[in-house]
Amino acid sequence: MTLDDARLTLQNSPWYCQLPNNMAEKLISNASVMPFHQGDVIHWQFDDSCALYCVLQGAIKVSSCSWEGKEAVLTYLPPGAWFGEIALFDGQTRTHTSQAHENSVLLKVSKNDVMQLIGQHPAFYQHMITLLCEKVRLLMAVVEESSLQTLPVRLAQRLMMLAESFGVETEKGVEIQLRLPQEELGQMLGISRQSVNKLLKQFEQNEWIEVAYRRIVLTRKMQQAHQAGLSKH
Amino acid sequence: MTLDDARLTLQNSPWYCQLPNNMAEKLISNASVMPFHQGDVIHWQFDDSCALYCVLQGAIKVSSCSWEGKEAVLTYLPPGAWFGEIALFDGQTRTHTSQAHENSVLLKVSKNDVMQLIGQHPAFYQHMITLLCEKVRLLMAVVEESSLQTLPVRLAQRLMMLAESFGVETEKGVEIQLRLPQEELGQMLGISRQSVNKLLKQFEQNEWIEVAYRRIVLTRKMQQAHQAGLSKH
DNA sequence: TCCAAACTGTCAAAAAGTTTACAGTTTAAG
DNA sequence: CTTAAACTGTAAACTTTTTGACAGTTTGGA
Repeated sequence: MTLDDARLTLQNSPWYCQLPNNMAEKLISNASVMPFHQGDVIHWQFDDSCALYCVLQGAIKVSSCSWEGKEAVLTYLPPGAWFGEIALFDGQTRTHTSQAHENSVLLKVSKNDVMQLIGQHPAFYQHMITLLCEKVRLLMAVVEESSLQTLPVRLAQRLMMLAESFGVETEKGVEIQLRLPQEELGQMLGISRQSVNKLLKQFEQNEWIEVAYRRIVLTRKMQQAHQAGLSKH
Repeated sequence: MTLDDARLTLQNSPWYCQLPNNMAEKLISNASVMPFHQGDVIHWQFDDSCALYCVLQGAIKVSSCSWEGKEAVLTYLPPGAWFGEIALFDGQTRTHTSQAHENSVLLKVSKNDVMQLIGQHPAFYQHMITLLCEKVRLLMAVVEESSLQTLPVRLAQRLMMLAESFGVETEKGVEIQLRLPQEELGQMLGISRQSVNKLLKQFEQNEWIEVAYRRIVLTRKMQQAHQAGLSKH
């Protein structure tokens, strides 16, 4: 994949598209396109930071580990998502490990390039703030959900979120095109695989979803239920 | 309380103290000092935003409600803490309700003043980003904890956090000087009051804490245990 | 100084979630 | 085409947490 291919892909990144042309071009002019194989680690939690990234292809798993070795998955980033800006700006180490969840391609912008762009166009700060605000709101939603909602609701909301990122329309509904074993769904919610399995079975009986090996399709019924509020099941 | 009193209090705000003198002065030159009574709401979740605040005295409770009326407390802000910057920058509505948890005094900086300051000193962006990054890291820590740690650990960590903000040294240890009913501790962790009560009793038996009506003292033993890692209990 | 409101302590029953265990299914890779 | 690795399905025993219930304690005003 070349930088020109990247330019095309970036047309699907809402944040990138909102940048004024001169900044957008400047931001990526020195960037490098980096392919990763499934399972490759882009950086570990607590690594020193050196770059801002954008997902061009594939999916990036963002996770962290407890001291005892238990893993928590924060999210999966789809093409068009930018990440790495926090450590870049506060000078501290990376908050999470990020890993290629399938064969993926990233765009890497060095800290230097970002700082130069800011030097020339202080207005670029405003755009970085937009990016940060999005993250804050997302995290707040997760925190709120996890203390206010029941498990079935939380799982349903997560599936909807994943569908936003990785969903593709099919005859049956929206298919989440992402390797999504029940174990990892559990790691997103902090619950056991068996609990996920039981809940998915319930959803399936309600005809909210159709489950296939490693993949899930959200039916139209699910989307309607989501609109109407998911209090009962 | 006058603006000059505020200037004094602000010397305890780490973020404010890091501002260059000219920006610091400019930021608050047009600000207003606003007293609130216990229980007064500063703004509701989903309100339109219009200002950045700093706590000068008292404590501000930051919370949100589920559709069913269940309340979740995100945090209590101590003197020196700034808040309200997210809605200010992304133009969306408030993420949480904030309420005076006791009689409190706030410093209110209008959106206009912030924007003017930025216009004159684009470098001020950098400082706002610092503030945002702190919030992101804090939220990430909460999310991670809630899916990786057991309840006793999560409660202990929260108590340590509250001690950072509201702790005062006494002969027995650090007293959290904040109205802190078990119900509200539960609302911070998304668990029931009874569970909090049981855990606090256990901590008390371990001599990690001493519980009084609405108040908690963390013993030195607790602080040592915290240093050593809280895996066992 | 007394009362109502707010808060704590405790318990038993019920619900929810975890763990352990194992058999079956699907997939990718040689 | 075969096989190992990854994943799903399920169930019983167990632990944790919630719920509902009620008695007791502390506090802050009238």
